[in-house]
Amino acid sequence: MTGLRERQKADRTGRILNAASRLFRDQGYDAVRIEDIAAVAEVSPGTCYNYFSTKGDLLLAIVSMEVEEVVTAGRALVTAPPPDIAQALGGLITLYYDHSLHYLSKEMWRKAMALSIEAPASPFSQRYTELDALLSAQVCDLIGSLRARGLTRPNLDPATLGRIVFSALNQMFIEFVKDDTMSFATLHGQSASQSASLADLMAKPGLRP
Amino acid sequence: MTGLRERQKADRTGRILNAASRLFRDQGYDAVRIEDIAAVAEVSPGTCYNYFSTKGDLLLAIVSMEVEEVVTAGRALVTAPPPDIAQALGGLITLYYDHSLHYLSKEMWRKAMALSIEAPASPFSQRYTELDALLSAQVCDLIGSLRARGLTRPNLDPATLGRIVFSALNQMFIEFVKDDTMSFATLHGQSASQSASLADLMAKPGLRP
DNA sequence: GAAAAAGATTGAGTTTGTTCAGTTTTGAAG
DNA sequence: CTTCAAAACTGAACAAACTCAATCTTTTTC
Repeated sequence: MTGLRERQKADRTGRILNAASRLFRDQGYDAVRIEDIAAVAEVSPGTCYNYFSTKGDLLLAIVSMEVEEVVTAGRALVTAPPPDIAQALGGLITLYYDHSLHYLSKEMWRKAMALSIEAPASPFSQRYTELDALLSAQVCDLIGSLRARGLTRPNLDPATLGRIVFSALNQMFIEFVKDDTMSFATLHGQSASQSASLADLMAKPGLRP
Repeated sequence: MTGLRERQKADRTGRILNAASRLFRDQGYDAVRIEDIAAVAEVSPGTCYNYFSTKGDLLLAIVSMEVEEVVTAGRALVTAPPPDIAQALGGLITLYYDHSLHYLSKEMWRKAMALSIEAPASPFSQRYTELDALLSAQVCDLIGSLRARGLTRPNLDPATLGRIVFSALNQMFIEFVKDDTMSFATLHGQSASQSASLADLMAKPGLRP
């Protein structure tokens, strides 16, 4: 069964993740020192580095857990999409956005996105990139599903269009987290406008005047 | 006229930028210490901070100069676009991509993009974001120009579509710089595929079977 | 032209992420 | 139960970005 060593390992990992998660949210990523996390987790600074390669990788581990939840939530919507293209896209995008700031601050997102670009080879950076790919694939699936139901032009390529839609929603989210004064409402509004334009282009000719 | 103080200031700024630019490219951003840059620029480390708020901001100043050139080069193409949508988009995107790695390494791009997300308030980060907006506006202008010539559906919104196209090409470029093994050819291929799809959707109905 | 004010430069000092040699803990073997 | 090897923890030491009080240089004033 699970030996003591394994259990301690899991326990310590959990303590470090919890401590970091709370401290990052409360005090901000930069204000939190590894020493602080170690103290709350009742562990030495060195031990943090046995579990996470860098401070940034620890943040990416936390963010990745959140994104995993979003991926799970998205699956339900993709398997049973609304019959309108704009609604289907809008629904999925809204789901993504709404989940995003439930546990993570804008600052944490900024750092996480920055790290995934800056240090793409670190373990949890790779995980984060994988999850991004899953989200993108979900959008592709949704468009594929809509096409299969005859709701779109028959000759569009779901894989390519899905990536384009994902790029657009991702870029918008980046702009959202970059600007601390930008509201959720603004994000939704801009996104809805883009979704509408794309939905219009993808729509089966003849269904619209 | 220009006093001594002003001339010295300009001279020092130039020396620091040149030193940093060469060192970053030759040894990589992380391997270069502020002390090294200061030594080459014949200045003290503290002085570097009188001109640039952080090491990252210094990098963003260098990258911004490059992006400015790209914006300038793009203007010519937008004012006289090819008569085919896919060609017009492809041409502009190719121009952007080809310029990008002329003076800057992938590592420098990774760092610069990361910094523009992570520290959006720093002086040259704002400049970089402005330049990004200019590039995006250029794509909008191109689509507007194509629409004005009757090459697209008359009812599409150039501003929205332009942003979508820019998001897509930007996202692709991010993936390109994140992966050191990815070739220029792959980047071009993927981009061409997306351009073709979008051009197809934007095309005037009836011009294609 | 001298003196004072304003502006820049300097480099030693501080801070904090990260490393690693030494120690402790765990699990297996006799 | 004792012994041993492997794994994990520890915290003092290191490195490098950044700060700031003291110093020097340029400009202005009289």
